[in-house]
Amino acid sequence: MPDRKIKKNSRIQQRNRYRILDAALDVFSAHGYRGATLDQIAIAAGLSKPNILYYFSNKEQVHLTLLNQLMETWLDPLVDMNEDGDPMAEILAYVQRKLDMARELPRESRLFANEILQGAPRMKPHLTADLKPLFDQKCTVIQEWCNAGKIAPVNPQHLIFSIWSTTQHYADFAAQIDVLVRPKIEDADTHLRALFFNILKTS
Amino acid sequence: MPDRKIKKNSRIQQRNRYRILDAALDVFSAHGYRGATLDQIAIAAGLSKPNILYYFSNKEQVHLTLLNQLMETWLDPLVDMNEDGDPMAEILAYVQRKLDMARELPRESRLFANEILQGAPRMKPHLTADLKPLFDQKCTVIQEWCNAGKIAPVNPQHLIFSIWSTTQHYADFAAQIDVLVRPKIEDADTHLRALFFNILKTS
DNA sequence: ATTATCTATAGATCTATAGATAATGC
DNA sequence: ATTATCTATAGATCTATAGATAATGC
Repeated sequence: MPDRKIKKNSRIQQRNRYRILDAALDVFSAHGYRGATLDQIAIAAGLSKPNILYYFSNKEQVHLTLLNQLMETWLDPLVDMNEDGDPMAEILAYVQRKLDMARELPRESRLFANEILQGAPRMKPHLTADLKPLFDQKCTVIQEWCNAGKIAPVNPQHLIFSIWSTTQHYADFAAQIDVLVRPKIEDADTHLRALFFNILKTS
Repeated sequence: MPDRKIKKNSRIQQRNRYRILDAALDVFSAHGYRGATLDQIAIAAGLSKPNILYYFSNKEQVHLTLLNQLMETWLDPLVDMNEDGDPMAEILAYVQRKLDMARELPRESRLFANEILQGAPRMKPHLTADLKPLFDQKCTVIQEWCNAGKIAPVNPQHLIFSIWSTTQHYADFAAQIDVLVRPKIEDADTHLRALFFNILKTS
């Protein structure tokens, strides 16, 4: 079953595929895969339900397309952590990029969280093929920074998990934060910078 | 619609209600509310589907019962943070309790995460009524500890969010961690202790 | 007598397809 | 000619109920 049934890449094609994916991101990130319906996606996209299935062979393909697109974006900030840069600056900049991403792409963060939370049934292959090698490589870099005494001794794996969890929390648990903090919360940047600076600084 | 249709509290009643809730915790935490079906719950509980609805008036009541039970358990570790104790010790003990809980009750953590991630449609009243006052109270305590110079200056709200996110991450994102870290990961305790010790220590 | 369980099924919801019709681009 | 869209609906899945039957506790 091909991803799309159509050869031509007309402007309408492109615009409607984009619309559908944007609507689907809204719906899947808010309700999870099974909680989302084609009806909701169709209404959000301003198209009829069968028209969605003209562009994507089935519901799962819409979801998979979103996950595939997301994977690259999701890894970028970690890819950019440069082993030749200043270790402290590199890690803190990575924290900042992740936090910015949670702010700018909260739907993507929740789509990802929904998928992982439910056992990553569709994403596990991607995690193994793409995330795992990158994770291992960057863990090695951090370990070398530790060994060279450029940052304080730290478990690289747990450090990365702490960065992921603290930053993504602001997107994934927004419903809870909204209840607890009114009218608005600021300065997560300052807090997280200090949190990770203090565990990494030498002396 | 009453929570149950039966007056008597027979042993069978108690045992079957317990079984159903345990099975439902498995299913809801793994697939979310809409992703879970009464069929799956019935099979996991070893009962027929209509028999589930003999004990609970509908699917939502099963879910609500789980969330209500969870709320208290979930708040306990924070309740136990004592304003008259040693501030550093109190906060680090709280981190440890949350981490232990993520280890011992991963299904509960994922049930909660699923609910919040999808906008807390059923839990928002609880968050406002129960979590919010407790959160505010403990934030005040932490702020006073800061003001008295007993711990380093820190934003209490962000500190608590960091504790929640880092500890629950090990339960909620277990599917991802399993891919990245083999055969097993240890010492989250040491890492998180250091992470929060370093930002809180004075001088 | 009351409580507990089962089979059968109604009714709602959801995915996906069939097939007709309208719009677009050579 | 090909691409895009719609209405109608088949078929699957899921929640919930009806109504009969079995088990339990005075």
